Order: sequence, then structure tokens, then C-alpha cells
Amino acid sequence: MVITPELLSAFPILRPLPAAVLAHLANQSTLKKFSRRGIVLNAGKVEDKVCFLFEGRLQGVDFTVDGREVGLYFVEPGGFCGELVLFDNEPQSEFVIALTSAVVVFVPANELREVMLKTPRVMNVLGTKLAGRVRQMTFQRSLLSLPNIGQRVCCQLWLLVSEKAKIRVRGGETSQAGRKNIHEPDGSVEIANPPTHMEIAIMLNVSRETVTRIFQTLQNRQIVKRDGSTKLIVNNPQALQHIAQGADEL
Amino acid sequence: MVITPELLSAFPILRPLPAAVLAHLANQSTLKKFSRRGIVLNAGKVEDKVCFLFEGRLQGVDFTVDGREVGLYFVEPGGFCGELVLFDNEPQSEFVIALTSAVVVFVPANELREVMLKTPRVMNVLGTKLAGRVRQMTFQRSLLSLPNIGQRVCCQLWLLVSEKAKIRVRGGETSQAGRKNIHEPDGSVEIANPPTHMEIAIMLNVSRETVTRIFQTLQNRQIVKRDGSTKLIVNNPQALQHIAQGADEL
DNA sequence: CTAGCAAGGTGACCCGGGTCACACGTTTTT
DNA sequence: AAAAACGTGTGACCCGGGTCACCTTGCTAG
Repeated sequence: MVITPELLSAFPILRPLPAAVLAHLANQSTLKKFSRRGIVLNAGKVEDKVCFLFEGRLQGVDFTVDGREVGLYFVEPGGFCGELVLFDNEPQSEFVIALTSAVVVFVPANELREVMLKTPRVMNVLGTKLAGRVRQMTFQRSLLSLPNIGQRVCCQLWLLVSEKAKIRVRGGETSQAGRKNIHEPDGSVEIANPPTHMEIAIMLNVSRETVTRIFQTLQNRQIVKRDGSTKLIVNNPQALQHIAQGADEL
Repeated sequence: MVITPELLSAFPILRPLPAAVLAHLANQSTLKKFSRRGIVLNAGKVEDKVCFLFEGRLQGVDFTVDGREVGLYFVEPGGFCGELVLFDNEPQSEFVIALTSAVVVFVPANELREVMLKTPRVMNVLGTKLAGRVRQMTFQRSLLSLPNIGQRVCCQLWLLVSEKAKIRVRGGETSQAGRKNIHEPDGSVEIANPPTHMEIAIMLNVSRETVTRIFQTLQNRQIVKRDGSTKLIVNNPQALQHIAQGADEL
């Protein structure tokens, strides 16, 4: 499949690059489609390419020695993953799998590394991304120490809400396109394409059943409400936040 | 306290720098002593400095909303921490506290950032360090998903062993000075300055008592043995590894 | 020298949430 | 249209490890 510079410039991090550089990169890149559950990047393997997500949704996952799945992060369209190799040339540390069917662009790592070293702006974005990853993991780690599991789930939910609320507030100009949460007149917020119970469960180290039960409780209390399979409405953001912060028991 | 360029060159990452640059950095840096439990870096605050550890031992810790302590990583002499600010200028994400009394050198972030941008080698080391941090956190995250707590503790122990065994094998030339594990003739390995039960507990999300009980079991089975408070002898590395990998129950 | 604290050690209790085994509606595949 | 897969919902059981309460043994600091 032919990749055009225009296609690459759909990615915020690449857009500022000169046309010539984009053309060169496009020339070296490959486009690939994955079906649901397809393995986009392989753990333990030196993936000498960086993965840019065009369509669909990806998740970084790891597995414990006993085969248990661990959810690490999500990748949304316009985002990328597998960038660690740019910095240390080591094998990919975790799997990246497709949560839905997805279209990705693979850009060779060595090419991108050259661009990065020559373009402070790109270096800056990549550095910020990497640092952000550490920050996100640190936060996620702290979630796992919450003894109250209801609180843990609510924190994660609140993260999904506020993240998007911020985007909405800021105007939604950057990446993360197509996933905003609409602010309803009554103060409720909407989460588009919420993770499945299972996806939440593996991120938070709890069983799927427990997540279901917590959602039941939240629904009974009118704090959240399902709307089809692609929308979750948070009727009462305050209440959710309270539980997340431990001010309220579930 | 006056900082000499020689002192700075004690740090592997800074050593390759030209004398003039070192002198300049030394001029801007400050030395500080901390007593046990002292707060070296403060979470949530823009710490516009990077912390180089000269003597003692530090730990990165976070706190959950309900005040529970979470252990993230250790810093050994010759190492550094707080480097995220170089990449994204955001507030420090976690606390760094002194586990023992410690001597650190604070180098201003903006100075170091300039050096980093001008010196590919330094950039390289910092990038590798950051990437390594992500890898380490990913692994640690996978540990937390192990349902068997004995296995979890053994994995962590095995990590301490193998990390140092690797250093010993490679010749112990780099940082992490003064902490090697001696290979005994009978195949046993020695861990110097092992973390306390409490330190292990907060890293693995278990209670201190549980760690104690597991250590008791390990000692009963002659797999490990305490030797004073500064040494832990692993009599039977194979057995430890087996448990860590889930091949053996505890 | 002794008080005080940190680290390690141990037993009893008890409950939260994992696990298993289903059931049900929806979507996707064949 | 039937079958399979997926996401969700729910009850019963049960046990691992958190918590609490306490003890002992070193340090080290006054």
C-alpha cells in the first residue's frame, strides 16, 4: 500500500516536518491493517519501527509469567506507540494489540531517529510523550494500591472522564480526535467508546465480575447510565469524583 | 558547600563532559545532605533541578489518595533521579526520599538541559535511562498481577539477585558501585543491603507481615538465609527462580 | 546505660473479592 | 438462519491475606 506524505501529516507529531522529509519517510513506511485482537507489536522482539495509529484503537498489554493479561495503556487515532526503541534500541517491552480492527502506519525506527535528532521539535514531542508515559504509569501504579476496589474503578472512570473533559475545555484541537465528551445541560458528561468491563478489569487488577458488580451499583445509584454499547453517561460527575477521592464509600 | 568538577565527574553520565562544561555545571550546583526519611524531591512541585546521588540510598515513592505509601524504584550512588523535568518541564510526579542518610548534588535543570541538547551522548544516556524506567515500571506492573503472593515476592527477590549477578558477570564496571553479589563456591549468591520487609511490601502491594511470613518459609526451606542486617544469602538460587517462575509453589 | 525506635516475628480473626458456573441478549460469522 | 463469540449480569462458595495486637531483638542517640 502506498503511503503519501499527506497521510503522514495527519499525525500531529509529523505535521511540522518539511515536505521533503515527509516524502522520504512516507517512502519508507508501510501501511497495515489489523483485525480485532491482532498483534501490532510483539513483546521481546526488536521492533525497528514505530507504530502510528490511523484508525481503530490499540492497547498496550503485558502478560505475567502465569499468562495473566495486564492492561497498560490505550492508543487513540493520531497517536503512536513503540517509540521506546528510538531511545534505547531495546526490544519492545510490551505487546500492542488491536482492540478493534485498525489501520496503522509503520515508520522505520532508524529513519525516524535521524529526523528526531535533527528536529528539536520532534525530539521535544517524543521526550514529552515518554515522560508522560512514566507519569501515567506512576499514577496507574498508585491506583493499584487502593485497598477499596470501588474507589479504584471510580478513579479509572474519572480519569476517562476528566481526560476528555479537559480536551473539551481546551477546545479539542489536538490529537485524540473523534473522542470528546459532550457536556450535557444538567451537568452530566458522556464517555464515548468506554472500555469493556474486561478491559477495565485487567488495567486495575480485578476480576471482570467485580467490575460488573461495581457498575451495577453505580447504575443503581444513578451515577452512571449506559446508552447503547458506545456511550456511557455520567449523570453525576460529582458523586463519581467523591468516590474516586475516597470522600464517599461505594 | 563548594562543588568541584571532580566531584561531578564521579557520575558516569557527566564524566565524558569537557572540563569547562563540568566547571560551569559545578558552579551552579549545590550539595545537600539528607537524614533518613528526608524528602529529597517533592511530588507535585516543579523541581527545576536534577538530583545526583553521591552517598546513601534513595527511593522513589508515591502516595495513594488514602495516604498509602507506594514504592517505585531505588536510586543507588552514582545514579540520579528527577530527570523527567528535563524532558517536559512538568512537576515532579513522585516523591524521592532518603532511605539512609544521603548526600546528593542538585544540578539545575535548565543548565543540564542545555548540555543535554548539545551533547548527543548525554542525550543518549538520558533517553536510555528514561526508556529503562518505562521498561522497569512495566515489569513491576506485571508483578502486581501475579495472584500468588509468594511468587511475587520471589520475583522481586530474583530481580535483586539477577540484576547484581549481571553486574558481577559484566565486571561491575558501571554505576551501582559497592553493591555486587558475590558468587559463592557452592552456587549461593549474596544480596548486599537487601530492602527491608516494609520496603518490599510497599513495592509489591502486600502487607509487611506477609513479606515476613514468606521470608520465614524461604528460610525454613533453606532457600535464603539472613546474615546480619546488611546481607541476604540466597543458598539456592535455582529454587528461588523456580518459585519466581511459577514452576514451584511456595 | 537506658530509653526509644526500627525491624522483624507471630497468632487470631474475618471478610472482600476471586473463582466457578451459569444465564441472557447482541453482534458477527458461516 | 443457525451457530458461535462476545459482553454483560448474578449467585454461591471459600480462602488468602489484610488487619490488629502484641512480642522480641537489635541499634543509636541522648
